[in-house]
Amino acid sequence: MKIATFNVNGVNGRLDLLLEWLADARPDVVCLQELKAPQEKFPRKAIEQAGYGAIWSGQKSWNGVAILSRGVDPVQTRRDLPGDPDDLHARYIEAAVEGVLIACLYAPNGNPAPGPKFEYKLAWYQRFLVHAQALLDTQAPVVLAGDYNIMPTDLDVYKPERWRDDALFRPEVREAFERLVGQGWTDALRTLHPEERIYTFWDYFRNAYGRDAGLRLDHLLLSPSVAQRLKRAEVDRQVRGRDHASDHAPTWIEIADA
DNA sequence: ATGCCTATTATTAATAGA
Repeated sequence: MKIATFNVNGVNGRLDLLLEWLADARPDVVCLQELKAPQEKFPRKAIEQAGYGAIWSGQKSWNGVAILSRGVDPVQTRRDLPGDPDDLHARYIEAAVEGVLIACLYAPNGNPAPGPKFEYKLAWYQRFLVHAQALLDTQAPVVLAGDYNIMPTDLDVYKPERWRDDALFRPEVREAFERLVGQGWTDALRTLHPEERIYTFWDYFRNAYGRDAGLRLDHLLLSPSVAQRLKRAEVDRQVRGRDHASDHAPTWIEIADA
């Protein structure tokens, strides 16, 4: 079973690229972030014609998340991160697919830090930690996949000194990630590639992709029973090199059958 | 320290991203 996460940076603006990648990579499950489309503008028909069932949470202008699954419809279990009824950002959706619970997340960016946006990011992660623990407590097979907007360690940043005070790399957010892993989740890419520089994002400025000036922001965290089944974890970085690409690359794992 | 680029939304500029 191949499970991917992809911050598509506009699901309609980059629909052709998404469809090409789906045909090419043939993932069984895909978590999409930054749809940048309201609920009614999600390209449901094109996704269906590509062979995928889908659920999504859209929002005008920003955010937006979706879960696609090949040949079947995802069975939605949640479409909000619990803990704050006033948080209206479309940043979380959750579904059961083929016996695995899939959580698709798009964590807040948090810049500029310090400030209200950074406070929102920290509060969002507090809620996410509570919910992640609840998911672990069910002992179900769970994958937390998405754009975490956190580089967990220096190895995940092309030039760590430049990013120390950034909302994606400050100690507070790296500690949130550490606490998450400390609950018992497995960071799939880092576990299979402990020493390697792996990036999932290259910004549009300064020819970042050409210089390989990247960041590792997109993560798949696995509950213990899924971690035991982990076979591969990779980044489709060539997708970032395409014309009109998203600034993120698809990131995926393959797990053995249960 | 800032712009660099790209997208969306609303009307050629503002905002957000990371």
